[in-house]
Amino acid sequence: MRTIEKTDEYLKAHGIMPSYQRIRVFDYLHNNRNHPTVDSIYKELVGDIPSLSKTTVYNTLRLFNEKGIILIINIEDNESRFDADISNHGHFKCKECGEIFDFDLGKDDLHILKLEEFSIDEQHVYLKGRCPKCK
Amino acid sequence: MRTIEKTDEYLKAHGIMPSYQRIRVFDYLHNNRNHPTVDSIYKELVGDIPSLSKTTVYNTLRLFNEKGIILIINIEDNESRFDADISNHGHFKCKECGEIFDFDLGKDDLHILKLEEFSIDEQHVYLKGRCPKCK
DNA sequence: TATAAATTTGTAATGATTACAAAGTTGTAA
DNA sequence: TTACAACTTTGTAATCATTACAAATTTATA
Ligand SMILES: [Mn+2]
Ligand SMILES: [Mn+2]
Ligand SMILES: [Zn+2]
Ligand SMILES: [Zn+2]
Repeated sequence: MRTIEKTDEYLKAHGIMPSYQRIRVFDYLHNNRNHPTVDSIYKELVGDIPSLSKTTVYNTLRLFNEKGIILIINIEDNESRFDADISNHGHFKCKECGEIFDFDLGKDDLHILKLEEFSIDEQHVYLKGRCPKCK
Repeated sequence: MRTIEKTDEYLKAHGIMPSYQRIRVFDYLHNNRNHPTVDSIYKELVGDIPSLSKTTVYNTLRLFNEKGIILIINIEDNESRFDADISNHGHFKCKECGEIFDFDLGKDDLHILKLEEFSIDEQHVYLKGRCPKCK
């Protein structure tokens, strides 16, 4: 479990003013690596922070993404998911149980010839199917 | 330009009753490889088919996807795009001009070790950045 | 032709996300 | 401390893509 003090420094180091709400949202993402939705983040935190607004969660997550400390996962077309693991990795979603699994990408995968002339900012690899338990 | 007769056969071969609307939607996708949205498909076709309903476009595209003759591209989180090219390829979206480019994936890319035990149905590779023109 | 099945259509509902402005908080300078 | 500006949070309303639904139309079958 990440401590408040550490998160405070981490946010500051990335140009983010560490308000209480922002710290709590980041800690939640840091401690829950199951790629939660806005709704699940909100529902979890509003128990502790009764005044919390869902708009704040949206604003905070957008800010975190702009500052580069979280990834937005759009493996599902009808809702975004969020990830404090900003390493270059892929996501697998099981169509049966809904769980989203991380997997490593080869070191310099996707060094596509045709894209020599393109400048690449983001890379997303999404797979869907059945996980070992559900298969 | 694909002829109506050919599309008619193609749809039948995939268990799809070739109604006039379905043929026109498929032909549009087959002839426009720029990954159009529901709205652009609808706006283009309703000029020719005044009775066309956007619901029909949605229904038709969902059916095509279920039958495996088109891909749904969710590179953008706020709208789906559609592709009659069902070969295994990746998509690059330019953040400047918005254009979506196709690119080849290595033959058996993404043969990830960790995923040996998983059964993979779909694979999506999305990149974002600047295209050569906009860079 | 008559009847059933499939398809299309228009409208209403859904639901995630965004816009917006008021309220609250924090930092700073006098 | 006080005053003011900047920043953050909050609640509500709007947006907008997509889906639900049932009536109307078309097509298939007997
Ligand atoms: Mn992840
Ligand atoms: Mn494509
Ligand atoms: Zn599963
Ligand atoms: Zn461009």
